[in-house]
Amino acid sequence: MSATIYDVAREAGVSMATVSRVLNDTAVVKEETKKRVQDAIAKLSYRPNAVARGLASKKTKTVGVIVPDVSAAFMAEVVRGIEDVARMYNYHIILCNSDGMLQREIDLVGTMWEKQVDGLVFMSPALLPEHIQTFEEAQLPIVLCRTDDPERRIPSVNIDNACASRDAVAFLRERGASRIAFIGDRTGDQTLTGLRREGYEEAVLRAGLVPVFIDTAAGDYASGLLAVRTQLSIETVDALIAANDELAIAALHACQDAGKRVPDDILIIGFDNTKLTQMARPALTTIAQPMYDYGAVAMRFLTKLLRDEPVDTYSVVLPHHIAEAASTRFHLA
Amino acid sequence: MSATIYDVAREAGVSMATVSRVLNDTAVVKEETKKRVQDAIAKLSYRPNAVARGLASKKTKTVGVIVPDVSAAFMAEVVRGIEDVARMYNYHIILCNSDGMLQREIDLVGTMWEKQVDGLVFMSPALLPEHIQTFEEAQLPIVLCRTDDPERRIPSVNIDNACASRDAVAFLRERGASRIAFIGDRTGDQTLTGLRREGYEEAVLRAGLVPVFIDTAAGDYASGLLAVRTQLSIETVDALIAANDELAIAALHACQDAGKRVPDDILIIGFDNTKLTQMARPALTTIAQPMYDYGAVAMRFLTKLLRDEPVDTYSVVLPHHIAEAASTRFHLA
DNA sequence: ATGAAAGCGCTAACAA
DNA sequence: TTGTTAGCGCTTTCAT
Repeated sequence: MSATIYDVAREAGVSMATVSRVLNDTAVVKEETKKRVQDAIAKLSYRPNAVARGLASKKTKTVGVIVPDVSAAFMAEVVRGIEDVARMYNYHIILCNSDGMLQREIDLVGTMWEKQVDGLVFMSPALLPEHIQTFEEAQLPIVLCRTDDPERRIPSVNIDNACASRDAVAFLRERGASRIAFIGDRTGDQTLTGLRREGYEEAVLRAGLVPVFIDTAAGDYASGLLAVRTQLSIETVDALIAANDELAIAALHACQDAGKRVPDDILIIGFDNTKLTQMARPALTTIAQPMYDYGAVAMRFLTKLLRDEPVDTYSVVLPHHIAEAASTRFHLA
Repeated sequence: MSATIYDVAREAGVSMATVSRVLNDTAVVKEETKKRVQDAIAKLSYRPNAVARGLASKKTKTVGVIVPDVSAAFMAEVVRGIEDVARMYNYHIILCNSDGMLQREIDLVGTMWEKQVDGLVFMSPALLPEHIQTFEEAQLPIVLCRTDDPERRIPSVNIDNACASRDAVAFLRERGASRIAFIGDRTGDQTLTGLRREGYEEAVLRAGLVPVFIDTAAGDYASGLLAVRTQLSIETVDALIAANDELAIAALHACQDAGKRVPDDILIIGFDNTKLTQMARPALTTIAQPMYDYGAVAMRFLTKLLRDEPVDTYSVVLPHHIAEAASTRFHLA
């Protein structure tokens, strides 16, 4: 059995309250007594029990993080951002994967409540009324991350996806493209891909061009490869915007396999700026999102909520930009 | 304020002990009373407070997971495996990044103890005496994951890295390679890359060939690209084994940039089998490691320790195999 | 089959 | 500046 605050008190010849005071620096303690207490702590190699502390103080210094799937490159980076900021503010994170399944998400919010987390960072491809209701019942400070709440009821951190797509269309038109297609899934990533698709469609129509949609079964490489191969007459298109980088690489390879040269015959632009883009040949132009910052900003936001610091807005919009690489650049050296 | 076990007891007209019994199924309760209790629970939408439970039972149903960096593709996949199995056994995970820094790792084990985690899954590029000492002091069930303990003092889950490298050398020789180089870093991933390098060197020497080492500053793409460009006279080599997939892709691109064709002029083989390998052109042959299983097996192992189930061995060795793709295959269709 | 009561290790009034 | 004393919400003997 290891030492308790009581043992330390006895060893130092003071009351447990005093020990608690030097531990938490919650009241002034005479230098000399403080020294005695610290010596006792060292001697017994005492460490406070966070569970007992949590029960007594009703604060666990732990936040829940619910993501669809950490093993996705994007998510992993976001989680890293969350954890870094959490540590900075002395929090730990309990990480849960929901696979984007509503019931699991709901259950998780419940078990996170049971664990008495101080708050929650929540990521999901689409926000439903059920989510909102669950959040309200949970009575927990929650920050949405890369999860759009159209009605802005829950604090959130996002980029402007539709705008990003419009920028991509403009970018491609500047480079001479006039038949621009969009490749993305209509199932899994609903809202997110939806916003990107909307921006694309709007920009294309406004330019007097014809939208071309390539629908994939999911957002991964294999789905992308299949969709481009089966749905696209490559001759009819001179540029491609993908809903994420993995799909962009799939499109790139499908085009190359069909004998098309990128960027000479067709321009390709991805979404997210994961590491993958640099590892493609040609390297992929992509709409860069601040992945790490997504997490970092969301967690920072949450700490503000937890400390009742003032927040200027309930929906943070992060900047995006187009990171240009070879896949949209003619005349390489 | 939400309901406590006491409220439920009053509502059901029983004692809190009885409520606890139906909650935990820890003793027989008459069907009728059980029903009353369950109704009361539903009516008050009562949820047990896990912190109080943890304090009373000394079990938190939480395990700590310490990894160098979740944002690395490999780690993220492992973490996913850990979390899946943890959930299966009703555990949650507290995730921490150490960046492989010893002091941080030591501190983390300490704070995980404070959080009263029931156990720990630990990953680190190299295991030092300080680690062992920390683990012993912590008095926690610990399972090492992809972390070699040469003296087998701590339960661990690994593959046979040296053997895998030997297999790779044999594989390349079968395909006619006779000047095989190894590319990896000598700094960060010490032990792990070290084992892989040893296996390579041993196999090459035994075959009467000359080892060629390309040392990188780190294990990432940029370091790999630089190292191959500056250190390798590509003419002198007809095959390359990389310490990980990212380095393999870097090598691939460096070779291509130098006008060499893969696999025609030079064979390349990676290590780990991350998603990257499929997204390279040509697709990369790689030494496949069961990334997800790494985590899953380690966590399963830990649950056995936590439930005092018998374990047949303290060091699990997972199988590896060579996943062949275009980068070592001549005469593509 | 059920209840009473004593902790688990700490924080936080309230006194002194 | 320090000590005393209640809890926090639960599990777990020990009785009944």
